[in-house]
Amino acid sequence: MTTPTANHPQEPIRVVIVDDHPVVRSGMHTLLAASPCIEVVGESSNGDEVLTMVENTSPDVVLTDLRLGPGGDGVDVTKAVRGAHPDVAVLIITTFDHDADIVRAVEAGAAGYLLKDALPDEIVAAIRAAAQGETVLSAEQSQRVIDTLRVGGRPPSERELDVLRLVADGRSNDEIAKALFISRATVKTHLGHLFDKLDVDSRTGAVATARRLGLID
Amino acid sequence: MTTPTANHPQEPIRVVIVDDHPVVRSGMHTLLAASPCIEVVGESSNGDEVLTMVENTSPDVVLTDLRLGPGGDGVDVTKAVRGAHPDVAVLIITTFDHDADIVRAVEAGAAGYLLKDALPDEIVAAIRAAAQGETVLSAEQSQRVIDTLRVGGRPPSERELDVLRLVADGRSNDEIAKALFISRATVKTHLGHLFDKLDVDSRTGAVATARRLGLID
DNA sequence: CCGAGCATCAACCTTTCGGCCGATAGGCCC
DNA sequence: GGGCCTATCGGCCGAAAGGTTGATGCTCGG
Repeated sequence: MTTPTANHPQEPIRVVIVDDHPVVRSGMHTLLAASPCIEVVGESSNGDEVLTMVENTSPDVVLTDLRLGPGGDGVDVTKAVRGAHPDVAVLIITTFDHDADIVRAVEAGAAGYLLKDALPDEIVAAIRAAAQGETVLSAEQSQRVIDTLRVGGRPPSERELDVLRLVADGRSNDEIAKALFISRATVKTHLGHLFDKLDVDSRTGAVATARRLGLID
Repeated sequence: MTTPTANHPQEPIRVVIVDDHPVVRSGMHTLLAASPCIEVVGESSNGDEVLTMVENTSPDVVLTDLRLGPGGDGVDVTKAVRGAHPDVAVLIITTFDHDADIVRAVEAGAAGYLLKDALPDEIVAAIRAAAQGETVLSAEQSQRVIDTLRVGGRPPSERELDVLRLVADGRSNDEIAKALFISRATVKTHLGHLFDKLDVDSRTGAVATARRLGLID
């Protein structure tokens, strides 16, 4: 439903592409170039130069990978762009639909996100929707966001995640205690709280659930 | 062994691209088209039609994603192509360098593999090397293959992996026993053998190591 | 100021896990 | 046939993990 009440072929949607993979950048560029209603006005391989590029090219939509190399991810790009230019829509591209950062990106003002294996038509449709200020989230994707937000009601604390990451690495409580300079008792307390928040009852279960929600890895 | 004693710019390397992501396919095509020494003679979104395409287009190199959609992965493509046309080199593209299937692909006759975030020059260089019958494995990549082969000396049995997958899912030994219709004791035996093979001493450690080696997930 | 949440620790108890000792049975290879 | 590996099972035991209760000090917001 692109509500084509006012088509402006003479005013294509201006798009900036941000992705650290040359292959993806090139492919996205080629695919979008095939759409007359879209004009790619910039490409960036990292998040640092995006703001400058936005100011130089005045895009309608910034299409950014969620995972970039060093120097910021898609969430940072979203915050920076939306903070300085609230009229520019940000669309997230990601390889996985199980990534907790997607929630952070949406909270930071992203219009939605796309999977990298999306069909060209879907990508174009999403860009058009985003350019019109609409939000783009598929049913399955929305469900995941809701799932994560459910846990978001009781998000594990940073310290608890420290413990969880070491658990996921296969360390014992004793090793974790030494690594974090705390006592075994504290490790157990953190783990107990994690079990409550993640609704599990074992360390392996906590790792599995946290990984599913994208809290670790 | 195409004995490249003579360079033939008038005979570009014929390449077939196999990837289930339209974006990647398009990007790879565009990048390779920029190289005069390479000609893309075919594109496929899945592994099923590759053999027909190879027979129709007679490529020198098949560039295939490791993970394709339903209907076979890069390993299957490698086996099929190398089995029917041993003179056609197969190059694997993958997103992650920690994927046990890479080893299987190399064993199946792949000339090597590339990461999706490789630079265009690296990709072209790898294709040229593969077309000349060379093997393409970076130092880091080779190390991983060796690491995995080290475990390959004592590969976990299929049944042990069944147990391991459930452990990674957070199940207890009791739950695993019920799920696999075996007794707790057997689950413990399998796990003990896994600990030996993976050189760990806990279930979480086994999951961490197996994940690192690409044995699960 | 006081409650809520967090991080830290301790003692106690139950359950699970992991290590070690066995055993039986089937398949495969030399 | 005799190893070798795998899959299956049992019991025993110490160690680790998990559950419960309770405590202290900190920060933050109403």
